[in-house]
Amino acid sequence: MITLSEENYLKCIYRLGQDKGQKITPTAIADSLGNNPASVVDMIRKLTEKQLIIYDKKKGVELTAQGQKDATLIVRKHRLWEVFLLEKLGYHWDEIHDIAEELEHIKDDSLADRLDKFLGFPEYDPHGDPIPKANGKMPKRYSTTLADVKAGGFCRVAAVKDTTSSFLQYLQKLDISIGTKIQLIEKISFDGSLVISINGAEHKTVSQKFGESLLIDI
Amino acid sequence: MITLSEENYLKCIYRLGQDKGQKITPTAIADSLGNNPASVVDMIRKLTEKQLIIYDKKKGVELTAQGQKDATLIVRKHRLWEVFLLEKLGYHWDEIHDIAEELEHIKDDSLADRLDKFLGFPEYDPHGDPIPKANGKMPKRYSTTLADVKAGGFCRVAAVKDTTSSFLQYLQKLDISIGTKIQLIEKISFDGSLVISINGAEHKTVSQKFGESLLIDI
DNA sequence: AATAAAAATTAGCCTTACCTAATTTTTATT
DNA sequence: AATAAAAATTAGGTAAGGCTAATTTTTATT
Ligand SMILES: [Mn+2]
Ligand SMILES: [Mn+2]
Ligand SMILES: [Mn+2]
Ligand SMILES: [Mn+2]
Repeated sequence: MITLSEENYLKCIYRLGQDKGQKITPTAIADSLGNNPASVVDMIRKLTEKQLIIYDKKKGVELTAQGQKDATLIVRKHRLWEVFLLEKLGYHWDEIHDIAEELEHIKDDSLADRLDKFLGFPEYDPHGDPIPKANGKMPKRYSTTLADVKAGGFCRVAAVKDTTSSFLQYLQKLDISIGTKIQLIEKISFDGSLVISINGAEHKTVSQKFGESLLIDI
Repeated sequence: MITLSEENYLKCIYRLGQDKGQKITPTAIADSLGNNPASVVDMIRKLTEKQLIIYDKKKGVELTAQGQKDATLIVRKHRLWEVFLLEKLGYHWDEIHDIAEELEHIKDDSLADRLDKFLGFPEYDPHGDPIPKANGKMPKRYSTTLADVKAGGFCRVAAVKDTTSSFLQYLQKLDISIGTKIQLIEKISFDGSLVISINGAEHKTVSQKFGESLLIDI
């Protein structure tokens, strides 16, 4: 049996693994979970014993096939529950993540598949993140950010890279959601600020950090 | 903050309190949860400190007003989730209890009310147990059992007193569910066995234990 | 009232999952 | 290569929530 903490570590390692090429170190995991590196070292030992990860000083932490499978299922459940909370229970964008953080740990062999069917097999969660399929396959994940768009270019908001309440509430205030059309008017070379037009409305300026947190489809 | 274990103890004490007149002792709680009485004594200390229960050697364990409120909310969530699992995800009668046992602990202020609304404010869970209302009120709970019916009498199955898979699967085999009409043909005085007719079908014999596990409406 | 049985409590121990502080190892920088 | 800084690890500790075994208290039975 896999515990709730072990599941959270697996999910964290899985997420860190998305930034390809980056080695997953104990400190990276500690930072990501807000835990102490010493605690991470303890858990690395446990997950290694359970054969869910392999830890090599040179290569860092890597998920085994089983670890990958377990992590993917947790992510699948997390994202499906987010769709449920938003679409069926009427929660807002910025309220669902924390609840899904708990729901993702509910254990039942057929739960994810039943939920998936009930929701109509959604491909993306409300933040635009791809929902792993029952077979482990994953819909395309967007990687271009608003900051990558060249001046004058148009794009469509595909996903958010940051799911904090503060970012999501800011987006709401700016009237931006998944699917919104944005034109990048100008890049300020001084600090990377971006002048944009949201759905053709008047020009607004946002920070570089903002631009890098918004994933888009060109 | 109230922990998962504390919640399970509160719910257990709440349930034991339904059998009115019965004093709630550490051993009763231990038996009900499958824990050791020593562990129960530890938890009684913790819940007393948190002012969720009062323990008096003479009167046994009793919920405080706050304890009662907390326990009722857990029961409300448990039963609402059971309705969701059965009606929306298509689980069977005997599969939902264990999953709801986990779901009942998901913490969010508006979750129970949103789920209640989404499900159409159901009054009873799939086992016929009343779902506490948002205001704490409780629909009528059935207390007469099939074993209390007099020979020749008709009744309607209102709830199950036992939610074990073995009982629920047996009911399924007998084609009995909530709402089924039963006529009690005869009581065998030797061992309390009951001869019944289910929905007017041919006579069948069930045990006294069976009769005492089925709550009915006359 | 004396005794036996049952219930409750205490003492001491275990595991999980965290922590801080100290130490060792690795990586960068001069 | 020497040194400083950063990262990783070890050592030792805590709180929650269990356990068993021993002891004390309460309740029943003679
Ligand atoms: Mn989680
Ligand atoms: Mn999401
Ligand atoms: Mn529970
Ligand atoms: Mn039920």
